[in-house]
Amino acid sequence: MPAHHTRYGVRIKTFYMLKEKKTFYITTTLPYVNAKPHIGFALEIIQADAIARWQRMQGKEVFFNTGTDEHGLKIYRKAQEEGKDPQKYVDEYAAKFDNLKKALNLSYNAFIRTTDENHIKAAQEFWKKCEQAGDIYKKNYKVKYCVGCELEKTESELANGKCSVHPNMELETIEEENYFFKFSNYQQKLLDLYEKNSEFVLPSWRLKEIKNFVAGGLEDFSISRLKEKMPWGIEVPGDDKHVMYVWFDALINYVSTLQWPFYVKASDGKPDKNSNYEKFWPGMQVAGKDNLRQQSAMWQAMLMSAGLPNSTQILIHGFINSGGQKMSKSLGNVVDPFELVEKYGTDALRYYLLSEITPFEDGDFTIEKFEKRYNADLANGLGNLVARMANMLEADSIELTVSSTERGELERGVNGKMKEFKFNEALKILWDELRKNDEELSKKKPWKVEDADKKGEILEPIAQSILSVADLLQPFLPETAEKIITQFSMKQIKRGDSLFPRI
RNA sequence: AGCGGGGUAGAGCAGUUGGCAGCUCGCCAGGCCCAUAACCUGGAGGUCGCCGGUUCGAGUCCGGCCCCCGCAACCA
Repeated sequence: MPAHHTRYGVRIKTFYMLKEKKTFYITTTLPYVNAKPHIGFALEIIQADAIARWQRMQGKEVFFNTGTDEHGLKIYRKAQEEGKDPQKYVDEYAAKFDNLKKALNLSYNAFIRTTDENHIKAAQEFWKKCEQAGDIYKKNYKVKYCVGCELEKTESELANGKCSVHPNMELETIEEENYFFKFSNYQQKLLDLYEKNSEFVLPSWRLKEIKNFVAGGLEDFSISRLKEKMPWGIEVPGDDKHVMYVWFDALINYVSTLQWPFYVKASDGKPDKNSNYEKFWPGMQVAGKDNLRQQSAMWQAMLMSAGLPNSTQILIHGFINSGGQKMSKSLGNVVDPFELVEKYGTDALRYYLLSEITPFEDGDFTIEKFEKRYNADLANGLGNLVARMANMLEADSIELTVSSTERGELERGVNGKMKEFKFNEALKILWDELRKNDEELSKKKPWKVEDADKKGEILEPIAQSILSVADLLQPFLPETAEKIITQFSMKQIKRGDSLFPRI
């Protein structure tokens, strides 16, 4: 390659380094408020929280979004069942989800509800942009209808082509006029997007999956419902007979939470560089495997249509099973995150979900496994080591100089894993370090050493190591990390309450 | 049919670019006694789903087969 090309390459690189964003945006999907918070969502939001906290430690200004998805037929029905006004119903549920913030010690700074006034306006504006792009049109939409249930049925609700509740009745097909989104327009553009960004969707096999799906051809999807049948939605601009189908509206939260499209200065009509949208979009999304299509294909096509930049990356996690089986109410194996936190503590749950669950694959949760892990790693491991160290240091009034900046290799290891979102492996590195400290104590037996100075010489590097671990533990177990940091940063380290009592 | 994931010690799982098969729990033996009946050391236990190929060498790459799970479009 000619020399000037190389030089050009270097300049490009420098340019990008200078331009490297100082901000970082991450969002979860919005849980639908037709049920209580589920441990699967706890996994998603804890993963997102660990990433957000880690990014902050890297010096980034982070915008971390979550919220609730509140429109649609199921919620409308649920509210009716409970004899409540839909708005009142969703208000109650939104509060339940926002309670996760405290229960799971989450650091999100935005909680968007799809019934928020700003979101509604944003969704309507987004619709108009897609319409202007020529991607919205009206078409007949066929729905299967079970007279027995007096309800519309989707394919997945059917068994052998019949309603599973009324298998003896024929389903009726009814037709209504809906608005459709020209998903089919975006097949090639989506494939190009995937081609250009080899890590657009992680893990790689999920990217492969979505590529295959898109390459197989896209059908336009319905994005509205007749208001007279289902009024609980955002009104379609310019047509008061329709409301938006919940999916179309819900996805837009990722930008409406950043004040899109109200980021333009009134004075000169130019984008306000200090607006959240300008500062943070595009960003990263975390979603479950059931959301692969919606997030990495449908939403991306919608963004293209409306003329907004695509998301930067989509992380797809798996599901949590319970004893190898899907969690379901009928099996009675649904796990409630609030109960776990109340009984075992926030960091215990965070630790289990981040260390035991392989980030991209399905994981398993049982109380037995959870307690085993808790005792082995938190009580016997971290908790016991901190206690035995603090005890010795206090007993002999040994003063140490420990600093929280000497992390070196350990930090590089953890950061390497975090760049790949391998939370479990990052934690493994930290626990290997803790184990080394236990080994070291067994080998050097400081409790047998009489001389206080010599004892201090043995204990200081171990205390330093614990402090380093605690430092790096902040994104994962923020409360515990903080306790240890406070305890081990004192000149005279003192015994504290046990961090994780044995079960 | 197709697409995707998985099949590694009793259980649950790791195994980047091919190089003596690892981790946690459990089990057995020993040590220690500072600590949360904790911690440390050693040990038993595996034909890495099956067959074939490439290679000096394959859990790892290639081909074929078997079994389990998920998806299969409007399901938050």
